[in-house]
Amino acid sequence: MKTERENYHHGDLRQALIDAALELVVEKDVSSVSLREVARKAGVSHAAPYRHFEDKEALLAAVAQEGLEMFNYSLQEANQHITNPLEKLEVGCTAYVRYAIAHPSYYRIMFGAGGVNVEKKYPSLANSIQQSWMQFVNIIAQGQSLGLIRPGNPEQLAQGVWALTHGLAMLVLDGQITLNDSREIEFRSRFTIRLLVEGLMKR
Amino acid sequence: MKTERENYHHGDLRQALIDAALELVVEKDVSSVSLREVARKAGVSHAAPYRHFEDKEALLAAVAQEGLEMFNYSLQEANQHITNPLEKLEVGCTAYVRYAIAHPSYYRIMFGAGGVNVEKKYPSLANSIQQSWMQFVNIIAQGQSLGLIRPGNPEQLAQGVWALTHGLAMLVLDGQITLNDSREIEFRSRFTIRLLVEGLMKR
DNA sequence: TTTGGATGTTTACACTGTTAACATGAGTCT
DNA sequence: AGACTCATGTTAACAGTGTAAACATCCAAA
Repeated sequence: MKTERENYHHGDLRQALIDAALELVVEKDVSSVSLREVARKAGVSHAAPYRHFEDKEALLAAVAQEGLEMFNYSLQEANQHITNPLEKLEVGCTAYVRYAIAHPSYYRIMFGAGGVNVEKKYPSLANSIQQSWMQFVNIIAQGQSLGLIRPGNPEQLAQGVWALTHGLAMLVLDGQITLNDSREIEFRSRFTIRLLVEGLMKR
Repeated sequence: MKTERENYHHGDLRQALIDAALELVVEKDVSSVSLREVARKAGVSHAAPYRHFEDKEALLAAVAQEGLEMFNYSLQEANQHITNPLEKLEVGCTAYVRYAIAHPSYYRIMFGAGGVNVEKKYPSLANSIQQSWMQFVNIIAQGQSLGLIRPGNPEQLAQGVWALTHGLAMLVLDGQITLNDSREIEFRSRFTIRLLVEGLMKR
């Protein structure tokens, strides 16, 4: 997050473009924001972005990167004071859904819907995703070592948690599931996640 | 699915356009298929589609509609011979994931990623989605009346099932979770879904 | 101070979605 | 039959897009 204007022509155009893209993506939505509009908003000609990003996709990937860092931070912060892994899981997942709903555009860019092809082209992005995903794996492993969670490959168990959380977030974002106020978001997320947590528990 | 050429100029252009869009969407992917290309493939001028569809989005919505009918059918067919609701749920969800992986483009268009705004603009689409969603609700209600599934609002419970299944499908489609052969698809889907089913069970 | 290379601009191209003006021909009315 | 209408198709045009090449500028090192 460097904001000092260190270079000559513009200052830090790269970051300015990311910021502009951020604002546009938030106020409109991912699919309808154009590279030229971003350039316009940054007060620069429409071809200037190509000095800093290979692609439109590359710019969006950078946006996703920033979103993911914020995302990872807020997940970590949400459950760091909780000791019980099961509770940690519930709180973490709820925070996950809350974030997705609070920042739908970010979330969409971060997880595929923005047309950013993570797999091969943006390994650092894949890395950040893996980082948030590993939080769940770790909590599960911890729960297992405490005898609270059933034995088994923690990654496979965590995939269930991730799938549920991601699915819930997406369905809400796409309007398939309606959660009105923040109280309902909290309650219903928690309720849904607890269903899976009970399936994860050791009998 | 009418294929008779009943009208004059082209025959049944509307359906021909849907078919052309289908093929293109399958061989490339949703976001990179243009209306003009669809028209080209149907052997017609690039403005012709506007006599049958208000929008590019409307054409995609029609494609989604056909995909959903196929989808609903294959879900229904997968578990109709099973009596135990818990088993029905597992088999249905597995079929769900299997379909999504077998027809990724269809699935993406059907559930938001194609940029089709279901909510207000395409109520018949929303209706078809609700139809597949209601299959889960019914199975849950049935399981409750047999004392196999915990009491509670069946729609809320079904949302959990849907979220898990949709999330799993999406993560696989986006390459975040890798399932190689069809055996692995079957096993891992089943495994993941069973976690939730066990959470749903009555103690 | 000269020069080179990073940064920004202009121009151009092929493509897109969409609309308006025009053409055509199937079915209907007299 | 012939004239007419209207749904269907085509052509032309417009604004907007992503991207590349040629040109301009101007900091920083030699």
